[in-house]
Amino acid sequence: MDFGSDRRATINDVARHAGVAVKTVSRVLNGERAVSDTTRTRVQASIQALDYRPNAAARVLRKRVSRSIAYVCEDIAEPVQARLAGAIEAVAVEADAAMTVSVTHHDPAREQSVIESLLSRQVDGIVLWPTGVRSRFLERLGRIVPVVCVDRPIPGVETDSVFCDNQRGAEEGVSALIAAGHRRIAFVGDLPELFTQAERFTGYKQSLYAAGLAPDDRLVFRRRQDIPALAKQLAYWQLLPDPPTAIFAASSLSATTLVRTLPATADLQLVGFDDFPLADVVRGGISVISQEVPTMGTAAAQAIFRRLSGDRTGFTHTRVPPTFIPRNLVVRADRQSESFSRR
Amino acid sequence: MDFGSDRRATINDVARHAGVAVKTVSRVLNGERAVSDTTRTRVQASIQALDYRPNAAARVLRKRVSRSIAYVCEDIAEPVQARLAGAIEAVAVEADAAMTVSVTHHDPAREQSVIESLLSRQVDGIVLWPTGVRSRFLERLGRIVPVVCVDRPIPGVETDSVFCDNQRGAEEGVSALIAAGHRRIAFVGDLPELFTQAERFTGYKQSLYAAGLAPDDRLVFRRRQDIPALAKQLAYWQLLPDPPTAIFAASSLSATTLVRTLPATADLQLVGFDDFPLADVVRGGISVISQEVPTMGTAAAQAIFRRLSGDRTGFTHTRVPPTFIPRNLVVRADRQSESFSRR
DNA sequence: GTGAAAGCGCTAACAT
DNA sequence: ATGTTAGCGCTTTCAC
Repeated sequence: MDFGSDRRATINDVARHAGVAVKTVSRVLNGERAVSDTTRTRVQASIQALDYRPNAAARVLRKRVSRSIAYVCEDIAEPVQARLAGAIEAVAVEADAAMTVSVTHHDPAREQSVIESLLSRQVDGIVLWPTGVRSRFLERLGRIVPVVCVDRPIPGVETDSVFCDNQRGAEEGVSALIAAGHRRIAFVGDLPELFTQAERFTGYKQSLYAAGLAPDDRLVFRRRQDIPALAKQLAYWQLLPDPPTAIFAASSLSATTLVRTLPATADLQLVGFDDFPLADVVRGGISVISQEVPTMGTAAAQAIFRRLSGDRTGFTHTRVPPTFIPRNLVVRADRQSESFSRR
Repeated sequence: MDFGSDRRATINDVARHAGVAVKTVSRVLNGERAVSDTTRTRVQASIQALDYRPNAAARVLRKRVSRSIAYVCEDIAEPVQARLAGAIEAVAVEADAAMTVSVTHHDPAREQSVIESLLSRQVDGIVLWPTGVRSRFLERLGRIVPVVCVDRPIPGVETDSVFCDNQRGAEEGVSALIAAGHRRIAFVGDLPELFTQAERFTGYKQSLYAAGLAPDDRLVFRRRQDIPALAKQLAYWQLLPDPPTAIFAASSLSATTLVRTLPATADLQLVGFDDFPLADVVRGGISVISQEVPTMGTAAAQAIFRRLSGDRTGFTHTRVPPTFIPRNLVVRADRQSESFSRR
């Protein structure tokens, strides 16, 4: 075991081997046209013979671009963030660039430190899934390197962005429940201060409003949740004179926790935001609003490369509409005893 | 928008600003001790004042190490591979290194091309989830840079490795079924030529053998699978004079496809290899053998850094035992009509 | 179409 | 404890 102990060939070695100047080798490497076919062939043969690989560090030092983009997210093990990584990587390799992945674990301090490290490494751009905490550092970041925010913005800081159209998605899901005859629809979500949660809640209320249904604060649960907390909430709902017949779960965590909490026989229709594995199976199939993750990742990475190719126009804000996947959503005649307006 | 147009400060600027030589700044940057406290403080102040960030490219060019490791996998969106990425990244940041992620999509040609690109970028080591196809290139790779294989080896090539103990895991799962009174246990797996599948099948047979149960080829299904194919196989099994009462699914894909295929009422006990979301819920809870992904990722990344810190001893081969998670595994008295040996 | 020389920003080697 | 010089491997500039 003796990694690279035999000094790797440099451009000088290739030039000597081919009997040309280094600049000529450089021209071949970079596909510049001002090289005769014979020279080019000879140089390429020498490259082969010496197993030469250009030293990216030297090239970066000289050209000041690294052909590498960074993806900074909260948790690469989380399915949506992992799939986004796949889409970004695909665009990167296509552009002959590398993708580094850094993880913040929702920690603003770590967010700053990993980004500092990336800047030191001369990354050409950053796809950022922000922690959602503003800072002087993040305010200036966009001046140093192209930044595209995904999932949510940096509060108070404008960057290029690619978000899911959360409100529209939620509207679609809740409207489907209304169309299926539900009039009492509960909302289960995460902390209200989260950007995506706020948008989805707005969509929920908007759909109720459009259908002429009165919102009811008692049907809204927006807290960090676990099975005991949800069990308690469900028990409370059952005691209401007019209990909910359906629940809109504003995150896949909410939806899966509900699945684990609800008795198998509970007569409650579920719609969830974000698809999740086996959503097609549990409780006879749960309808979901599914984010178009590949589309979002591709758009985010392309936004970076657009900036790199010199585009200095204003910020672009892309909203990717999610897809509603109906599953086991049957119209329930018994729930339509009262007439009400429907979209 | 004008990324970094104002030339970024260099070590020269800092030296001038602090009134010292560049080498002194370099010493402060690298934490060398041979600097007086007063100079150090002054240099650090200048670094702050100029918002100086060392240029990693120049450093890499000079020091010949990049403090970056590569994770090359088949599909970063796949849960196990994504979680492994998280564990590797954690070790990397701890070592002040970056992690790049490259994806092969099971394509040996792409595997080679992404690795070539990484070598050009001077990565210090590679954690490789191989496509499983041998090549001259991969044979030589270990001579150029430290390589740790995860999940499976490069056929015919020895490297450091961190694998799941597939056989032992399968034995544990099948033994649990036997202990619960099952005598007719079917095997559902992916293509037999896959390394992990072969090991898990060995474990399955070994458990049957140890319990004195006769293996039955009719109960073995090892093919690329979908719902129609599995439905056909299940129908066939039901027609046997002695149909299986349990199934060992050798991958989470097999297990989830079975869940989608089996009628809800089917009286078949399932044990799966690899945990999967909602395995605790579907069919009353499915027992699984769960890989210790964080342990594996940490071990793999550490193996790289061990090599980087100069360890040139022989290859290490780490087998991480998976954990059996019993769920809803009841001993079925009616299945114990015949006596048989049990471990 | 090709080449020589300078220099990107840093650190190793060798002063002092 | 601090400084000077050379050079890592490449591309840029400018010659020819």
